[in-house]
Amino acid sequence: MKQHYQRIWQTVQAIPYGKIASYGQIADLAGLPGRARLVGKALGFVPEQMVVPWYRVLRSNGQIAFPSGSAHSTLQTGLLQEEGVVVLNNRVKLRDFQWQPSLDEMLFTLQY
DNA sequence: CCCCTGACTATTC
DNA sequence: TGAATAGCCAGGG
Repeated sequence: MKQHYQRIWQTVQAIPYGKIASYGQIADLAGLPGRARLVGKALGFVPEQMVVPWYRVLRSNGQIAFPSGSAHSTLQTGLLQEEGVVVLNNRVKLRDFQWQPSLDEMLFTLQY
């Protein structure tokens, strides 16, 4: 379990600047297929010192997981837009911004 | 063991 | 697009 969190944080760190990934996508890359919800949970427990771009993780349809207008959603939107990611109505166009990991990027996430 | 709660998803209409 | 619906799975009571 805690080992899983480590893998998840590490995988999220592999998302490139200006790109986004879905919870399920991160779960798959972290070797935890079917555990998208666990990814969300892990992101809620990121250690303070560790820098993890949690805001680059969205739902499978491109929506921000937090309710539109909430403080979290607003913060996430701001951080994404700083990186050039366009956010409209609490949602991002996956076709334009979803991360498509190359083979070596995927292999990298396999490191323990 | 049962029940409930999520930073979730795929499917269907 | 949006909304309802069924699964899903780790954690905690």
